[in-house]
Amino acid sequence: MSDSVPPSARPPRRADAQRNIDRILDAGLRLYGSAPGVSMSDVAKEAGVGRVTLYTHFPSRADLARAVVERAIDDAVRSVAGLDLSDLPADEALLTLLRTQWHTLDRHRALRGNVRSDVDPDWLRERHDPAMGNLEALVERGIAEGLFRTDLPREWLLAAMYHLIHAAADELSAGRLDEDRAVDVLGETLLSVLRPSTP
Amino acid sequence: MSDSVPPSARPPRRADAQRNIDRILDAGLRLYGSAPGVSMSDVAKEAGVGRVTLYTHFPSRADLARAVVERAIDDAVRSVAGLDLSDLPADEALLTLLRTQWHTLDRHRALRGNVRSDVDPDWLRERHDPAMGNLEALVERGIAEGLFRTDLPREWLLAAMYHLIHAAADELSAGRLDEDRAVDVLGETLLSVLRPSTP
DNA sequence: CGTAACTCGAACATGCCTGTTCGAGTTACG
DNA sequence: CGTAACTCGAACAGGCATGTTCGAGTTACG
Repeated sequence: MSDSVPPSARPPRRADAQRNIDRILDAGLRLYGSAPGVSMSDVAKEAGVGRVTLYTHFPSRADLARAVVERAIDDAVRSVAGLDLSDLPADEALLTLLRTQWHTLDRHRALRGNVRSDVDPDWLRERHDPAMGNLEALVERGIAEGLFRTDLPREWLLAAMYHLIHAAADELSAGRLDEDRAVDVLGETLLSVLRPSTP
Repeated sequence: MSDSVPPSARPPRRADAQRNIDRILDAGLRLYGSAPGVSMSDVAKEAGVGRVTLYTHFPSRADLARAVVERAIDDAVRSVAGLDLSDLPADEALLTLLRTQWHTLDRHRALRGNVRSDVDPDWLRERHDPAMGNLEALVERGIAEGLFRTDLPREWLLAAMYHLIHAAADELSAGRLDEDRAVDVLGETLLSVLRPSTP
């Protein structure tokens, strides 16, 4: 059977073009994922590519932002694909997820904030980041298993977790916490928030 | 005794000028304290003042930013002056402080971030915000009283608290939490983080 | 190897932001 | 009431970001 191609089937891209696109998206993810106020020139420079080339592939700032978001989500899907957390109880699963994914979670959270002014909020909401979805599902499960508290709104628990993850990333990049310690400290803190107060 | 005036004693300001300065600082505090990327035009408009008038009183963006920070700190000093928390144990004192001051704490935290690119980091560090100092002192005291945990770095506990306060403010402004509920939820969460984990 | 795809510096138009100047009008205050 | 202080719109200059065009050079690929 033939691949069903979208209406306007374009000729395949040349290898060097594809390579540059990848570099641009990498650079965009790095910059958008860590600092606000990123300019097209910044991205081009970081990607080692001419500004004109950037505009060739991404006609506008908004196009680039959208592509970076989708790239981030693809990465997350690929990165989490290997994990199977369903065997572990929710609290242990959370720690496991955290150990490999907390940087990603933080980067995506920052990304979300930094592209806010460039993309349609509805579009952004539709693309629910699977990395974050995992975390949400885990909290849901933890509540169902009776391991996590029920006296606070679950939306709040989620929000608190995201902000604590961001806090850890901040402290790490400020040098007040080191890589190894950070995960443990963060994990311990998150569980303190999630666990029921008095049994 | 006569007031010791700084070297260049300038004639007193006229009442309308002072009124405009106040309006500008109010507006600046509101805007800088809640959103990044604030322009001089934004502040002027928010203050109900001409852009030229703004520049008359604050020759540069940096001058305005510094003035806003000092204004914020003055407000905090005045606002906390009434509170005497030394009678209460640290955890109750924290809840009391929170109840009246968490908005201020959040606004100042945001302010700090939003003026980062406009003022000298050293200058900013020197002006240690008393509102935040109070929180730090309280944590210190809670640890000394044995009410708060010692298994995590106190710098981390502080950072976590600030981010949780910000989380609550976010959720509030997003309409996912209402004013009354927010304080309780936040207080409960903060104490969950601070209290020693069950042995 | 030849052609189409691609890269990219230079230069331009546009727009927003920061500061500044001018000048005419308004307002506080002695 | 008169003068100095103050306000503020208009209009300017410089800077930086977004997009766009041109044209010459390089590179992939059949």
